[in-house]
Amino acid sequence: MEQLSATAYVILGFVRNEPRSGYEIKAVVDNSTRFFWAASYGQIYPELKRLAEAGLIVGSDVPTGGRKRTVYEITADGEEELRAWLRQAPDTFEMRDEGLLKLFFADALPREEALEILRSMRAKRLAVHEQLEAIRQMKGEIDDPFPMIVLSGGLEYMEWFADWCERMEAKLLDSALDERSG
Amino acid sequence: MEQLSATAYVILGFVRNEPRSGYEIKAVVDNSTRFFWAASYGQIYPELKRLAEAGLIVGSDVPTGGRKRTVYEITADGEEELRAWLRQAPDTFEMRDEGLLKLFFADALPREEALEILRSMRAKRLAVHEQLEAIRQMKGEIDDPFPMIVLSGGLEYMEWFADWCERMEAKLLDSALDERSG
DNA sequence: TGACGATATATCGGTCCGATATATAGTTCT
DNA sequence: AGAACTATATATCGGACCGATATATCGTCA
Repeated sequence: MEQLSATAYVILGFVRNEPRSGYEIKAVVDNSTRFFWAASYGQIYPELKRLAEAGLIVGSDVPTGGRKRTVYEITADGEEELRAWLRQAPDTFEMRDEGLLKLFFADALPREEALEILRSMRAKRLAVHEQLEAIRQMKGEIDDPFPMIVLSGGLEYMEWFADWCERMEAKLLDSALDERSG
Repeated sequence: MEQLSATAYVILGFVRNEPRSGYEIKAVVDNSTRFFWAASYGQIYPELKRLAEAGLIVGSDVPTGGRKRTVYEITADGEEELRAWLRQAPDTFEMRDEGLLKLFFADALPREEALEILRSMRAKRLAVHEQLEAIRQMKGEIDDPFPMIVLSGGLEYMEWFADWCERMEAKLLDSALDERSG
């Protein structure tokens, strides 16, 4: 069996403790791992078929009235595959931050407009912080501590980033004053 | 003119002050914005042609001996397009972190192996920190302060993240002890 | 009854990455 | 001098991934 895609492991992880449909997997991803690992329908549905064919999950038809519905459960092979992946040192670690990119090129703008980039970035981080806080409120007490650890990491990350934006804005204001008076 | 791709603005930003070839653009991206915005040859070369056709950059053939070489410069239209983009509030802000994903599902592993994920993540952050530090050493004093601000943000981010990994490892160790003694 | 939103699956266009192919130029080792 | 290797330079392909859209059924609420 060749290498599975990253999305495959997201699916394995989310069907491990309870059977879920593709739609439910997408929903739970959007409410938990989305901030550091997203997944779209365009990946999920084909991947479910591949995983079922490989015997790592099994699907059962559970229609709701006249609406088709297939929920998937993990198999013993799937559990083993998931654990083997978890044991390998994590590799992918990427960011894609348009704000930092604009800040990088901000010398092309008048200084006051460059500061505006930092203010936008800070506002965005605070908005994400609120979203994460809302998710934290929703979650009750669970025995698995890891999702909550990751979530609180996201919250702390947004706090750090918002604070950094604030400090950099102040720093640029200071250096602008220095130039005029010095 | 329809919307330009994000890569288009990376190119505009990097040919703004000095003419560069596609190869040079790739190299300078890899040594500066790669950590929050990457670009590959598969994007750069087609995008250079589109931008030249749209009149936002101009290419000139500057062969090195018998080796073909085209360097591009920004036009007045290109400068205007770049500034207009810089003035819009940044949108894209994504992460893709396999370590956090594995940590999220780490309940599927024995506790000791789960801690190993945090140790790997911390080691990776420290390694990136060293890379960024090396880049900082290379850069001399320049009058444009923004690339250095972004770079120092990256350094601080790696420090925060490595520290967080360390704290979470300690926290998990503590709670494991509590369970055994409590 | 009709409008609306949630559930459920499928697919398409486009962006982007990583790898590879080709060719030339310069450097280093023997 | 020749071989091997690395750097410069451009082009392209497969695959992963996202966002949007299409289709259809269900429940709810006015």
